[in-house]
Amino acid sequence: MARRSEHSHDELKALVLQAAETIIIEDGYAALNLRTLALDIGYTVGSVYMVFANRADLLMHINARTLEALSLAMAQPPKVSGLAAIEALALAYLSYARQNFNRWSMVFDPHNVNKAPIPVWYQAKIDRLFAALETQLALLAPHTPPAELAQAVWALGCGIQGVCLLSLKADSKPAQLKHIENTLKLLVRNFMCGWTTAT
Amino acid sequence: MARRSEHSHDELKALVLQAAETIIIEDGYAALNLRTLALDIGYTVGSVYMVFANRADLLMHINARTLEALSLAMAQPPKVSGLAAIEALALAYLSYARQNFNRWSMVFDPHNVNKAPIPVWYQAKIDRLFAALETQLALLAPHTPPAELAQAVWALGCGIQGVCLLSLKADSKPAQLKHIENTLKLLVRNFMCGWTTAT
DNA sequence: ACCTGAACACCGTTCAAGT
DNA sequence: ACCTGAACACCGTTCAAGT
Repeated sequence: MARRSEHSHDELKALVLQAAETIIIEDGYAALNLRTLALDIGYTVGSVYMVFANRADLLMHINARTLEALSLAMAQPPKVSGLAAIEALALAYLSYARQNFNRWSMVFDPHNVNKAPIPVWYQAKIDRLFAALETQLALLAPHTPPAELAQAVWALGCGIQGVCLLSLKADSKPAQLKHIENTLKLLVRNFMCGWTTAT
Repeated sequence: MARRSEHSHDELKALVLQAAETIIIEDGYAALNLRTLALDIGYTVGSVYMVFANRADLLMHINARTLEALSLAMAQPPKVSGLAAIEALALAYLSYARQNFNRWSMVFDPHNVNKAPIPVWYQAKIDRLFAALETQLALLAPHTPPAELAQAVWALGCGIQGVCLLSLKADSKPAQLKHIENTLKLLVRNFMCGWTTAT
């Protein structure tokens, strides 16, 4: 057997990643089957293990790309400033989450816990997720100590994540979108009102 | 084969539920194996299907009990009032989540989507989850229209859920607990400050 | 060195066959 | 009617054997 090497190690890795992403986007990661995945790109199961340690490793790399895309979606230069800029970031987060629910929701899936320790390069991407939020909060309260700022960003960021997840899980129909957006804005506005008052 | 009926239908159901819960609490729902589960209670796999439609159905019933326990954990009569009472509810939520992470985190697991429509009795338990929060918010702003109140409760409740999930997933070591509690209080305090100002 | 194909261990679900 | 045990279809992972 053993077909001629038509792809380099990195090319094969990219092929697997791309094919896996497509399956996950369409049917969720529970539908990701390594046999079918390999067939999709013209290889067999064993080859997947040449480029990824196992299924969990592959999923983590998918998550890394999602975190990247999510950060990028919030990194667009804001057309507004102050509170409006932060609301815009939250809405951008929701927008990405809604349009990419399957790949987005698996990032913080509690079930999806790799037994292996989280690599630093992956942790860095998580840490950067709310970077745009941090920039905007810092603009509103320039003299906040870094630790305090980071805590506020984390609290607000997690809050946004919570509203998006539970709301989209409950009902992701387009008709409900306006209501979810309003809920999200309510969270942001109230939080920011309190925070700017305190600092 | 066919052993004598030692348990009624409802008794068997309770046995399965109890055994499943124990496994999930200890090792998470990914570790829930129907064969092992059945052996634990002295039956075989087939018998599980006499009392539950399938694995997803069983998990939903576990979730129902978790939602019940979670509601109860927040239903304790508050020793304080106003903002402090709402902070106490958030901390009670965190406390339950931390001490029952495996069974708690699977309730809103996005992966855990049953293809079957959610039964009304189950949806009712979700709707009741933030009931204690609603009571306290209503006390603070008695003249808020019901729809507006419900939206604020949902926004804050989801926010609390988000902070708990992401923080506990990141680091659930006891040393971090104080910091998570502070983050949670920050979210609640800021939100409430904004909300009581607006209403 | 790269890749296959088969094997292994495991799992959810079904159901004919027992009592 | 209740329950078993085996079968079915499926899956992640490994690895000897091919080129």
